[in-house]
Amino acid sequence: MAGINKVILVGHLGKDPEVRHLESGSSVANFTLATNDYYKDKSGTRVERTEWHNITAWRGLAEVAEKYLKKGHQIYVEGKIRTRQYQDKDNQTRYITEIVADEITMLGSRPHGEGAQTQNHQPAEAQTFRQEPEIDQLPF
Amino acid sequence: MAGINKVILVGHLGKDPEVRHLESGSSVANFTLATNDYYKDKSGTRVERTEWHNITAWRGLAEVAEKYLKKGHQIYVEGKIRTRQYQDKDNQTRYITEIVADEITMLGSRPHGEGAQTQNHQPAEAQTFRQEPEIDQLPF
Amino acid sequence: MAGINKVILVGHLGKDPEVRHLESGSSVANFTLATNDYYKDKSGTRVERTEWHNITAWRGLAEVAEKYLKKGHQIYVEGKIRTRQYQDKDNQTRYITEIVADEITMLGSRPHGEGAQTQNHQPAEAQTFRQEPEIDQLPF
Amino acid sequence: MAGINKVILVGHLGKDPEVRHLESGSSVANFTLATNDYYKDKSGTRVERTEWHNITAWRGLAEVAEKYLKKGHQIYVEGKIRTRQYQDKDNQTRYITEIVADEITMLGSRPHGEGAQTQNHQPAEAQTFRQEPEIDQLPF
DNA sequence: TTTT
DNA sequence: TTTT
Repeated sequence: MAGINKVILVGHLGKDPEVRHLESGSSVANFTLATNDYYKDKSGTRVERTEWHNITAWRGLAEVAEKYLKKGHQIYVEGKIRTRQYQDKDNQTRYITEIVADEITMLGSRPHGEGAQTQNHQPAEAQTFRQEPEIDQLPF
Repeated sequence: MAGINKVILVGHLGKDPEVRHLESGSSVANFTLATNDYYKDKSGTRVERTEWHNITAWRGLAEVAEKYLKKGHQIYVEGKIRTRQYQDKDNQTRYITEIVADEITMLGSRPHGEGAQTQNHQPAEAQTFRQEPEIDQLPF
Repeated sequence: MAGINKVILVGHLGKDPEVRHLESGSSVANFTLATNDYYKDKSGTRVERTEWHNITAWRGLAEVAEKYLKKGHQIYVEGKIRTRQYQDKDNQTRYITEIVADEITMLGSRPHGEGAQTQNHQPAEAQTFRQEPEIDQLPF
Repeated sequence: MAGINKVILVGHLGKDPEVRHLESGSSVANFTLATNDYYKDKSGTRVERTEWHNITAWRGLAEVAEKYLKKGHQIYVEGKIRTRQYQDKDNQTRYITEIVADEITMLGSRPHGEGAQTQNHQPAEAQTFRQEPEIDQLPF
């Protein structure tokens, strides 16, 4: 029975994306995204908590990430949770949970005054980018 | 700047929830949820992939989980991603990613014929349960 | 600047889908979906509210709807909100809001005992169906 | 059987919120939100489509809307779809579909250079606001 | 470890 | 018009 595995994030990139171009011809981009949460604890003190997410973007989205996304940008990411296992340097099995992006939208707008157009702001042509389904992603 | 950290899952419980009643008076339930995905690989073969999610439910949702949820049940879960670190038995820092549930809805319906009411089916009174915000969860 | 327009519904079909095969070769399916909500009013009385949604599914999803979906089935629908205007019989402009489906997943499972396999239950092969992007739906 | 009725929008306010303070003591804010979509039609021409949503925010969220939201701001809205019927001036039954907000997050950040702090930019303290459940909204 |  |  099929299920649903959907993640929706709005946050800021912790670093510029790292993009690798695989021998297969595919590209893959990795970056971290911070989502900030606020709450009051039992004493009424405002507590801030930052959650860091590992984002993975493939193919067309990887190229978009490489071209447009920079550290500090605020983006919307839609994707799915995927936990991979790998062997660490001591040959122990470890797990890492990543968000595989299906859609990325750049948020905010270009500031208008002096000091605008700095490195941390999105280009005017910012928009929504979706992963085009490829042969190994078709739902049937 | 605040962000969004939202997860939506539809899947089946891999085991009955384990519920602990803390000294503080809070309850917490843990269970795994499988979300199944299907796709065709490059050769056209249908490939199935199961993703396992660690679900954590607190307080009222923990009690609901204890009372109503059983291995095999299909549920809708809405929540947020949280990665915790802990020290393993070799005193190494390890990370675990969990989904903290904000809302759980039981899916499917009680079968009508003979053989109904078996252990893997939801009670007739199945419905949606939401986490009531408590003092340590208020957004301001 | 691009935006996000996303709807996630879990509910029951109010009627069998009506499917039209257009001269262009496209198919389109329409059906209604009920989502039920419960709350307690100020006097503590449990109040039930049903929201009816107009669902539209195009092309491959329309054919899936025609083949698999029946009145009473419980499904997950992901899509976008679209408000259309039309002229009513008095030539006045009217508006109708619909959910254009991008993904449909059949929920629940076939009951096992006697009385199973009745008209209102999903086929065993139930799964997730996604709209394949077509030329008039590409994001760029 | 309970259902899910969830809407997620990212867009810009079409006008300043209109806030009414009801005799009951409740407040309600109304505003429109534009979500922009882009696609290529069959001839490959880039087509832009703007969807306008009617947003309704109650109580604490209405006061937040009144205080912080202005025409042109980019926000994230999470809520539910609700279609109301009313009698128009010719005493005919009409329907209007609205999004009742459960959570609003202000997006973008204060621009840093000259010309910053203009009317269309969010305050530095921008954050996430959630509807606190009240007696007539509790899920049980 | 679920489900089909 | 669904479902419980």
